[in-house]
Amino acid sequence: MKTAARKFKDTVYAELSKTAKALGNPHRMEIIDLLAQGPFTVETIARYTGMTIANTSQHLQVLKNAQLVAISRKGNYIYYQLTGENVYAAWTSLRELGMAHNTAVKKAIDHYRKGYHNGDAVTAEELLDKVQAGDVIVLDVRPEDEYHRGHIHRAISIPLDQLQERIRELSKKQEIVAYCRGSLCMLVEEAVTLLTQQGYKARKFDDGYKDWALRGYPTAMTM
Amino acid sequence: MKTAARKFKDTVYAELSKTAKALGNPHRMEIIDLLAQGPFTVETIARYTGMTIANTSQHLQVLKNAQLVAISRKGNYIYYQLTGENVYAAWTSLRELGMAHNTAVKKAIDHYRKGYHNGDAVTAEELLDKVQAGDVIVLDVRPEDEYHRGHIHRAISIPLDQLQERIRELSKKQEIVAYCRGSLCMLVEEAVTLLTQQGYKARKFDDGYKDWALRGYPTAMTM
DNA sequence: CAACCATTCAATAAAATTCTTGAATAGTTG
DNA sequence: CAACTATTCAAGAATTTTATTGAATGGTTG
Repeated sequence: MKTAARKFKDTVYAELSKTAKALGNPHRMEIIDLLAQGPFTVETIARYTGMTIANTSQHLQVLKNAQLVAISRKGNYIYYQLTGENVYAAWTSLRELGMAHNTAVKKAIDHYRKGYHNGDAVTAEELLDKVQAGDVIVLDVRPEDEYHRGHIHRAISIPLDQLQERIRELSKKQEIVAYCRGSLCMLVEEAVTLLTQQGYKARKFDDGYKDWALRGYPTAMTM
Repeated sequence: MKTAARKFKDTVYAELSKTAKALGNPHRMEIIDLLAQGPFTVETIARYTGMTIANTSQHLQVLKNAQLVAISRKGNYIYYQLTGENVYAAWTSLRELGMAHNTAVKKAIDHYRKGYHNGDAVTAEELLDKVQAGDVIVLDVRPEDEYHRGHIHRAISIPLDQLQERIRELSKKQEIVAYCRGSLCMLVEEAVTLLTQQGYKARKFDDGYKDWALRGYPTAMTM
C-alpha cells in the first residue's frame, strides 16, 4: 500500500521522465537541434535527417505530445518549431553533459574535425570585436532561408553548396570568419577548408548562430 | 550509401541520446534527484525509491554506464554519487522544462501542496537576509546524515520523523523557516503543518539545500 | 582464509519503442 | 466543391527496456 507521498512522487517523476524520454532518441535529438534554427516542414526535416516522411512525422508527434515542439500552418505546409527557449536550454545542457562525459562523442568530433586541418576556432568575444571593428568578412554558410530568419550582424550569406561558384564574391585580402549552426554543424569545416585551399584567409566560428544570439550579441534578419 | 557527414551525425546523436535515455526513466530520475544530496548506498536508494535491491542496482548500472554516477567503496558498502555538477544541472533543466510545459506535473504539485495549507514560501534572498540578521530559526528536516554532509549556515537539524517528540527544542516566539531537499521534496510541507498546528510561527523554504548551495549562499557541514 | 554481506549478474516474461508499408485525413487551391 | 498534396494514422514485425527471481560474485572482517 502506497503512501500519498509515494504516489505524488511516482506521478511527478513519471511525468518528468516523459520529457527526457522524448529527448532520448537520436533522431529526435537531431530534430531538436535542427529546430533550434527555426521552423521547418516535415518534409525538410525528413530530408535533413535522412528519415522517411512517415517516420519523421511519428517522431514529431512524440515531441509534440511532450510539448517540446508546436506547429503552425503556412499555406499548404505545417511548420514545426520549438515551444520555447527552455527546450533549447535543456537540449544544450544534455549536449554539454554528453560531450563532457561521453568519450565516444568526443572521439567522433575530434576525429571528424581532424579530417579537416583548419586552425583554431574564433571565440565569440573575438568575433564580436572583429565585427564591431568592421575588419572581417563574416560568412554564413547555412541554407539561405536560415540566414534570412536570423544571422550575425553584417554577415553575408553564401550557402555551402554555392560557395565554389560564388567564391569570387569574397576578397583574398580580408580575413573571413565562417559559421553555421553550432558545435555539431560541420558545414563550416568544409567551407573553411575550401576557402583556405584557394588562398583565402579563412577561420571558423563554431558556436554557430544560435549561441551567438543567446549571448545577446548583435544579429539581423532579412525581409 | 551514407556520407561521412551523415555517419558522423549518426554517431554523435546516438551517443548523446544515450545520456538522455539514461535520464528518461522515472526511477532513474528519482535516483538522480536523491544523489544530488550526496552519496548513498544501493540499499538506501532502494528503500528511498521503493524498489527492490536488484532492480535498483540494475538502474544504477544504467546510470553508471552513461557516466552519470560513479561509485566509491567505504567499508562493506558501495556509495553511489553523481559524477559532477553538470549532471545536476542537466537534471535541473529537464525538471524546469517539465514543470514549465507539463500540466500533469504542475497539477500534481499544486494538488499536493494544496493538501497542506501552508502560506507562501520564503525566497532564497529573503531567507539569506533573515539568516544574516539572525532573527530566524532555520530548520533542516532531512535525515540527519544529509544534514551532516551539508546544510544552510546556522540551521539546526530535526529530521521530520523526530519533529513531534523534539518540538519543545524550538521556540514559539521566533520565526521558524523549514527546508528539505528541493522543489520536489515534500517533507517541508509536513513539517510546517505540524509546527503551525501546534502554535509555532513556521514558514517553508522550498528550493531546498542544493539550490541554496549552488547560489553560493553560506553553508556549513558537521564532522 | 573462512564466513559474511552488500551488491551484481543471468534468465525470463511482460511491456514499450521503433521502423516500414500503405491507406486515410484534412487543408488548400483552382 | 473537386482535385491535390502534405501530413498523419494504423497494423505488424523486430528490437529494446523493464521488473522479478534466485543464484553468483567479490571485497571485508574476524
